[in-house]
Amino acid sequence: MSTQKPSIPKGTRDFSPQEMNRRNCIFKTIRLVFEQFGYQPIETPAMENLSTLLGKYGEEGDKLLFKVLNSGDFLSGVEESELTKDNAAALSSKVSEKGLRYDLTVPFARYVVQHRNDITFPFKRYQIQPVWRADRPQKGRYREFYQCDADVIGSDSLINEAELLLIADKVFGKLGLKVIIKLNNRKILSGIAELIGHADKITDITVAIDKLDKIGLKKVNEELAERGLDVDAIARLQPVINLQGSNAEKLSKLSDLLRNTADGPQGIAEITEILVLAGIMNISSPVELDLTLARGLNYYTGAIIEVKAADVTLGSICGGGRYDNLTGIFGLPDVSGVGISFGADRIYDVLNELNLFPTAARSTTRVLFVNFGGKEEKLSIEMASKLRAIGINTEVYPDNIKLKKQFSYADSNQIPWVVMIGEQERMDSSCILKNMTTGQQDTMPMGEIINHIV
RNA sequence: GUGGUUUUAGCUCAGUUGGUUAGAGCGUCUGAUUGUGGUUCAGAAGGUCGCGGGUUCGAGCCCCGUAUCCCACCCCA
Repeated sequence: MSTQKPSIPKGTRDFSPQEMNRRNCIFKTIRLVFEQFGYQPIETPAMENLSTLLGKYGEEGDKLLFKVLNSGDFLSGVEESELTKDNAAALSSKVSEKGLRYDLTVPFARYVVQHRNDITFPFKRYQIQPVWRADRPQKGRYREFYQCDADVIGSDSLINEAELLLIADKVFGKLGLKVIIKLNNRKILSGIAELIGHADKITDITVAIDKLDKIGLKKVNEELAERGLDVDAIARLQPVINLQGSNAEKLSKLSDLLRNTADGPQGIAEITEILVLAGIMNISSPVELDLTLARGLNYYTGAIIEVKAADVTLGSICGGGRYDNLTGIFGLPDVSGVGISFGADRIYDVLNELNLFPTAARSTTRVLFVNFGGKEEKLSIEMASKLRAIGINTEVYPDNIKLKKQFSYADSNQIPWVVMIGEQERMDSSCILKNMTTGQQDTMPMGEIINHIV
């Protein structure tokens, strides 16, 4: 029998107990904050029908979908003449009708429409599940990763936007991570595109402007030209790209520039209102108006939100925005939603890089009972149950083997207390409690243990 | 999808112009200590050098292919 080298697919990862403890700490923090604001949990299947997913993320997104091959004879109904290289795209729709979810927002929209009669609007839901993208992995980019989404659907109020900013602020506050919250609005971007006479090129414009930090003004302008903008339009874009100052200053200048555009003034009014509400909510992270922010342009229609770690460059760790009519494509028009998504894996990477993980990175066991076998083992099991009953995580070593091995186990799992009940101790109803940090050990009545380890 | 890069013990990595039997640290295991871990000391186990082919008297090292890791682009959490 030939042995096989064990491996996992590209871009996926195993998580060790230590990593899981840390990851759970992130999930727990996010879940707690979501619940604090009244969001309710749902889950959706890892697989959706491809028809649900295709066409929702643009052409690029479709390519990044993991498709699931039909079970059984997946080639039935496929003509031999269709099995050609350049027919791959058309062929894939015939041999695959399911795909792994690409994000949590589209499945949520599908969920809302499908269960509309059971939902009370506005519906505030949260969802913490993995998503899959057939992307090429690199720093901070995985093919399987967790998103933690909170969305409100069925409410136009800007309070929701502000509340989501507060949620982000609270989550990162609890994690001890300094962040910058960036805010933009699709309507302002539309206004800008209209202003320079290229309303049709809003995507090209924003994609190019988005790189300002990275490649600089000169290259951005070159890219704009490559994307088909004339010299005049690029010239008229400069005042917008170069916009400086505080949020209020930027908004004031923008409001002047975009005065005569269709969407601009509305976008400015929305951002202004969100900032006012955010102010009332005492958000402690800086909230910056950033016109270069162009996330998820495919479906955002109002606010666009992004959160970046202040001390590390690692893409965005949280993003979101307002999407009008996302459910329209599934047959429920005129329902507006706004949501935010935390990238748990990137948050992990950032916390790890900054050494911000708290002490929780160890076994949660507080007490280990040494196993001496026989009557002593039985007694240890009983005592362990009593400790667990009062909320102390307790293990009994499963095998009666040499003490060296059992103490090593406690040591490498960083279990702080070890209890020994051997023959001697059993005889006089005592036990030995050892503090693994100091090395000190004392003989005491069994009932005394609790007083020492709490 | 495009470009670059990595791969040698469980882990992190050395390995000279191509030359006998491929090394270190950490970890693991055994013993010093048959009822005591973390420190110390003595010892041991552990390798198809990613995989497949080629050049050569001879390949961990050179050539070709392939997988994989990581990095950048595109795009994104």
